[in-house]
Parts: sequence; C-alpha cells; structure tokens
Amino acid sequence: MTDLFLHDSAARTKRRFQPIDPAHVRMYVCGPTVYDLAHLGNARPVVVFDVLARLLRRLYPKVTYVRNITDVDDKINARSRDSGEPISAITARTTADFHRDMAALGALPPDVEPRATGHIAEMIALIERLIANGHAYAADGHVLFSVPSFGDYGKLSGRTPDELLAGARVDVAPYKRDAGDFVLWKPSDDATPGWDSPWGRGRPGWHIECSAMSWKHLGEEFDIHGGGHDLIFPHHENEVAQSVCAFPGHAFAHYWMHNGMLLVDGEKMSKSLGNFRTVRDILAEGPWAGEAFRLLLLRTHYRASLDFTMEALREAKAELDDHYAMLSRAPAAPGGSAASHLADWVIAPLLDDLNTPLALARLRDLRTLENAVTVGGSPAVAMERAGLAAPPAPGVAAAAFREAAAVLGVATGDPAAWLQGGGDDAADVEAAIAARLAARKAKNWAEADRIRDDLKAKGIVLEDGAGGTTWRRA
RNA sequence: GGUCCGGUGGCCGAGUGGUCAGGCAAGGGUCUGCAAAACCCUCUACAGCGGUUCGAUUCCGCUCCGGACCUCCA
Repeated sequence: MTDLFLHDSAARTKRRFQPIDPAHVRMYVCGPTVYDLAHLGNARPVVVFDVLARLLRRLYPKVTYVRNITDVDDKINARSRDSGEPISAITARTTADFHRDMAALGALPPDVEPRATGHIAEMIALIERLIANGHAYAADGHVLFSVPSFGDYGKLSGRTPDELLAGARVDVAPYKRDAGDFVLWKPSDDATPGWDSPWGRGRPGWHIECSAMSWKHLGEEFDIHGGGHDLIFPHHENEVAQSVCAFPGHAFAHYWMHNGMLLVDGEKMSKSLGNFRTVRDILAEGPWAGEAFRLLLLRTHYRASLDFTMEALREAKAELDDHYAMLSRAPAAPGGSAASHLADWVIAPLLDDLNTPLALARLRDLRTLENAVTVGGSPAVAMERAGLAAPPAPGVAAAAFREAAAVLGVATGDPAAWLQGGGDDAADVEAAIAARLAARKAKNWAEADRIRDDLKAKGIVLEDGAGGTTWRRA
C-alpha cells in the first residue's frame, strides 16, 4: 500500500498523512447535539468518517476514534421548555435513537463517545488555563475568549477578524470587550441546567466542550479533526483558538477534514430551513434502506455537495441487489494473495483523499470479474482495468470484493438475507420452484410460466442458472 | 456586500495538458423452451467567451449559473 493523502482544510490542499505516532492514530469528529432525530445531513459525516476509521485501521496498528455527544445545549433546553419533557429524558432518548440510526447505516461505533456533561470539570480547567494565559476574561457572569489575544484567529477558516465582523448577523453583547469574542461559560438561571464554577453557577458555551473532550481523550495534539463543512466557522475556528491558547506550543489537530453539505432540492438541509428529512424517514422505506443510503452517500466524493433524491436511493438499492446476487452465487474461495492484490486495487483510491466513487467503480469491476467466471461472459474489460493478465479463479474476485467492501462498509451483509429476507414464505417458494421444475421436465411450458408469473405477482423473481433455479425478492 | 467551492453526455458521477472512467436509463446482441440473470456492443460529454500552449475538459482571466460560510447548523 502506498501513502495516504488527505485534503486538509487548514492548508486548503491535499497533504500526505503523517501520523504523530504511527503506532497510534487519533481522530476526533464532531458528533450530534441530542435534541432531535438525526437528519440525512447528520448522517454524512458519520458515514464518511466511519470509512476513514476503517481505512486507518487497515493501515495502522491502533486507531482511537472519538466522536462526542453534545448533551448540554440551549436547543435542548428550549426543547424541554416547549415539550415539558425532562432534559435527561430528551438526551437519553435522542442518543439511543442516534445509535440505532447510525447502526442501520452500517457505521461502527467510535472507540470513545464522550458526553459533554461528563466533562464539565475539564471545561472549567481549560477555561481557567485560558484566563491564566491572558486569553479569556470574566465579565458579567460570563467568561469570554478574547479573539484579539490570538494572532492566528481566522487562519483555519481563511478570514481576518475584520472580515468576520463585516457580515456579522448578531448584535454584540455589551459585556464583550471585542465584538468577535465568544462565550466560554455563561450563567444559568434556576430553570436552566448549571454547574458550580469559579464564575458562579453556569453552563459551557458551545465550543469549549470539543476542546475539553479531545484533550481528555486524545491529548493536546492529535492527528485528524473532522466534521461538517459548516462547522469550520465559528465552531472549529474557536476550538483551535481555545486549544492552542490553552496549550501553547501544541498544534491541536494536524489535519482538518470537512465533508460537503447534503442538499435536498438543491438547498442545504437544515433545521432552520425546515426542509430536513430524518434518517428514520429513509429507514422506513424498507430493510434495505439504511445500507442503500450509506452507499448513496459514498457514491459522491465526501467534499462535494450531494443533492439527495429518492431516485438515487433506489439506484443504490439496485446496485446492492446486484452485488449481493454476485456474492450469493460465487463459490467460496480462500483469500490468498491474488484476492488481496485485487482488494488493494479497489482500496487504492481511498488513499487519495477518500475517493469512494472510484473505489466503488472498481468494486463493480470485481463483481463483473466474478460474474464473468461464475455465470459466463467476458471478463476482458474488467481484467484490463484491474491489470490482470488472466481471469481470476472462481471465487477469488468475490473474496477480494468482500475484503474491499469491508473497508467501505458496503455489501457486507448476508446475501441470502438481503435477497430473500423479509418474508416467511420461503418454504412455499421452494415448493413452487420444485413444481415448476417438474413442469419444465415435462415440457409443460404453460404450467411452468404460470408458476413463475404467480410468484412474480408476489414479488418473487426466479432465475434459472446452470446450477439450478434461484429466487429473490424484487 | 465580503470570502470560498463548484458547473462533465438523458440522469448520477470519477479523472486527466495529448490513446478507457464507471453506473443508471435507452437501443441492439449472446445465452435461454420463453424469461430473468450474466456478459458483449452502441450512445463519446466536459457552462460561455478570451488567453497561454504544438495541443485545454484539464492551466490563467472574465462572464453567466448553482451552492456554502460570514457567531443556530453535519
């Protein structure tokens, strides 16, 4: 395997990935604020960084992937006020919903999933350091980060503080020394969650939690920080400011990765626009929908914006149908070096800034190769692309497919379950197939076709192959 | 208004200074009792206008269009 290259948002270019410690790669990704069901846009970073985590685990002996849960936030407080549901109930339920939805998308859990409310002490410690270092000040019950105290402020998002202020959409609070200063800690009234602190009972600002949790679980400096593109400013810009100023001499995240936005009808899906669709909505389409949506997400490069359509979801399902059909008919074969070599060929595009669309195209070539040697046909074109001089033995391309697909987290399920699951009439289908076989032996084509049409009406598709008749649900 | 990203064939979507992306859809074919599946073939595009170059879809400039960010956001 060759080197891994990642697009670094801070450098605005692709950089060769050089881990701080090759024996232990560390990655932090911004997780959800748990006050509502995850929408489609929330799923994109989860799936994208799930693939990156899988890839890193293939390349390095140890990977620690941290993704937080934000369970203290004014949106949660507002939700509780509106609905009357206790905050703890909202966050517990929404966290469980999030876990279930992301599992349905085939996303493996992160190694550590810290909760903001479990890291209040670390946040306070961080704020105290910032005050001691002259980068923060208490005012009117608040603690604010002093933006002018950090010369590199704006470097990540590529703006100057002046530019940022030019279009600011908010009124400047009177207790701010500088209009760009942002809140680290704010006072809570009796009806609002709060923790005792040197500045009185209060709660953290939005950005300090990620600085605290990444510090606690990954240290002052770590390899990769990920999240949605819309988080670059202000969230990540402020995180950098907090962490670098709290720990002078440390660079915080070495690589910043941001996924593009998911659009619906050409516009960003967001709660404020009210055009969001939940992951739950998609999962309701059928047992296939979670994996199909995952594939849909990976069919577009992670940094490009992606316009979601139901048609694209159905196309992704059709692609999985074909993948699983191939896997179900391919003979078992030992992995071996031929298979590993082919798997590496599929995985290689991922080393170039996670080029999942190209990797998926090569995965299809593996399917073509296996089909050609298993079912019949010419493997020539796929062979040429894969750089093969001779067709692989039956089962080898399928073994390579499974190995590569595991890195993408796509088509990793049981083929029979995918193709034939979702019903309890399997025995009836088998009986009908046997009856049709008898009719065919007797050259009673009318009866054979009647049985086939009968099954088709029930959503069962028959396929007569060299090895007998197989069936699947449409 | 400022900053940034992008416009690839009917649709989706990689990539490249000069010989192939790929998928879906469509049409044709091989196979099949007929189908289905599989495989093969066809469909040859890079928003527009300039510039650099022997040569530009690829680099540069301008224009048009779309999107994101500018202290809620994945």
